[in-house]
Amino acid sequence: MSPYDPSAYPPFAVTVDLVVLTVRRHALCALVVRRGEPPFQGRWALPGGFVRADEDLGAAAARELAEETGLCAHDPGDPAPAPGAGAHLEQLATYGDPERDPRMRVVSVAHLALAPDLPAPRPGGDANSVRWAPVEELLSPEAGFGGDEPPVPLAFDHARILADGVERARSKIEYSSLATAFCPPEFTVGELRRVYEAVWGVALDPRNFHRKVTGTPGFLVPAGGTTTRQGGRPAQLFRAGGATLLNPPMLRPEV
Amino acid sequence: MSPYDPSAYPPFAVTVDLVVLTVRRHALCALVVRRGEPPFQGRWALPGGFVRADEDLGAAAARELAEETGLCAHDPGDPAPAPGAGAHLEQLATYGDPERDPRMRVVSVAHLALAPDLPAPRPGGDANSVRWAPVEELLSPEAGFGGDEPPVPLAFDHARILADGVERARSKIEYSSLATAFCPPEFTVGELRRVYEAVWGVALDPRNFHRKVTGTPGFLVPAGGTTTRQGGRPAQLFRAGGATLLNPPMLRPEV
DNA sequence: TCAAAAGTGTTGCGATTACACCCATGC
DNA sequence: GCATGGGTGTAATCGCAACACTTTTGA
Repeated sequence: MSPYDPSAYPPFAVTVDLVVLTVRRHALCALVVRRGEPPFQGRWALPGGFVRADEDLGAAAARELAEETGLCAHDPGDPAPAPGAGAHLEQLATYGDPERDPRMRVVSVAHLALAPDLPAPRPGGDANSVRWAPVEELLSPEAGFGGDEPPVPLAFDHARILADGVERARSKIEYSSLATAFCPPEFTVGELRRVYEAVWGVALDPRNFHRKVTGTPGFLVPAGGTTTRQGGRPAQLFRAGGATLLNPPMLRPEV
Repeated sequence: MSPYDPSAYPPFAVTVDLVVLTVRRHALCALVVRRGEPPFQGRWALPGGFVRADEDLGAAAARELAEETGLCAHDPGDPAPAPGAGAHLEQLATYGDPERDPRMRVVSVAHLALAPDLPAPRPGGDANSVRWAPVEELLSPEAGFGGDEPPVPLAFDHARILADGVERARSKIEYSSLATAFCPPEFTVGELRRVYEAVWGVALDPRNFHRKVTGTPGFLVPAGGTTTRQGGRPAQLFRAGGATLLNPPMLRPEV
C-alpha cells in the first residue's frame, strides 16, 4: 500500500462524544441534548461534535465541553490548569461500529467529564434542548424520565457509551481522589460522602468515612473555615489535596 | 452543518495499533515490527494497520493480531471464544495528535493483547522484521536493545502507546484474573507467580501467593495433574477459573 | 545426600467495621 | 429543648506480611 495515496485507505469521520456527569439532588446525572434533526430527531443524545482538521482529540473534547457547559476542562496531566470553574476530563473509549451512524462511517472518541453541580443553567444553550437527567432514568427508560418526558432510549449507541462512562466513574472514585471533581472548590466531608453515596447508590457510615478521608495523606487539605449549609453542627471546609491515588482505596460496599 | 455533506467534516485515516505483551525468560516483552518504508524506515514499531471500510474496531485489531501472531483473539465479552490458542484483547486508548504521522491525519485506536509465551516464531512473518523485545529496553533505549540492536526509540508515538499498555496490564492484573492470559492453558501456581513478578518487576512471597490465589474462589480450578517442569516437588496443574474480578485484589508491593 | 521448588501453620500488625458517645448549631 | 448533622473513641474482625517448617522430586 502506498502510504501517500488517499484512495488506499477508507476515509472516516471522527467525532468526540461527552459523558458529562454531576451530582444533583443526591442523584448521579448526565448532560444530554435534544437532537434537532434526523436521525433520531427529537431524541436525547450525548453532547458531541466533529473533531476539526488540526485539533487534538482532547482539545476537541475540551472545546465541546466549554461550548455546552462553560466549564474549563482540567486535564490531569496539565501542570497549569485553566482558570475558572474546572472539570475533570479524560478519554473514555472509542466506538466505531460500522452501523452506529446510519449516515456515514463515524468513529467517536468518547470522553468522560466530571463537574460540580452547576448553579446556573449552561450558557449558550436554551433550556429546552439541554438538560441534566439522572443516569438511572437514562439507562432504564421504563423507570420513567422525569415528569414530562416520554421514556425513550438515547440516540445512536449513546446508552452504551453512557453506561461505560458511569462504570468508569464508579470504579475510579474507589482508588483515586476523583470524587472531589464533583464538589465545589471548598466542601465538607459530608458533602464528599454524599457524592460517593450518589455515585455508588449506597449508604456509607459517616463516622468511618470521615476518619478514612481525613486520615489519607494528601486527599484533603483544610481550607480554614466552616459552614452550616448542610444544617447541624458547623463542618470544616476542605479543598482537594495534591494526591490523586488513594492507597488504600475507598472500599465500595457489597451489593 | 449539513450532516450529509462530506465537505462539512474533515476526513481522517483510522488505524489500529497493537500492544502485544507476553512473558519470556522472566521479562515482560512486547511484539515489535521493523518498518520497511518511510517515515521511520528501519525503526521498530508496534504492529498495526488501517481499519477497513466495513470493519469494527475490535475486528480490525483481532485481524491484525492474527496476521502477526496466529493467535485467535478472545474478546472477554464473547460467550463463545474462537478455537485454538487464545489471547486476551481489549481496547486501550486512542491517539490522534495532528502531528503524530507526518504523512496525513491518522487517528489510531490502540489495543492491548496479552498472550502466552509462544513456543514457535510467528507464522507469516520473517524473523528479521518481527521480534519480541523486553519492554524495559523498548522504553529505556539507553539501557541497550539486545546484543545486535542499536538503541533507537520506537517510531511515531509508539513508545507512549506501549507505556500506556504496560501500565494498563500492570494495574489490571491487580484486580482481575488477567494474569492467566500470559499462561498456557494449564499452569502451576509458581508459573502464575512468575508472571506477576515479571510484569510488576518485584519478588513475591511464594507461600503467601499460593494461599492467596488458591483461596480466591473462581480464580483457579484444578486441572487434575501435576508437573515437575519447573524442577523440585511436583506442582499441581490449574486452569483459569470463571472469575474475572479479584476481590480482594492482589496487592502490588510498594516500590 | 543435597538443592530446589511446592505447600502448610502460625503469629503479629494494620485496616475496616459497627457501634456508643459527645459537640455545635438552627429552630 | 430538640432535631440535625459533625466528629471522636473503642472493641471485634478480616486480610496480609513474615516468617518456621514439612513434602517431594531430580541430580
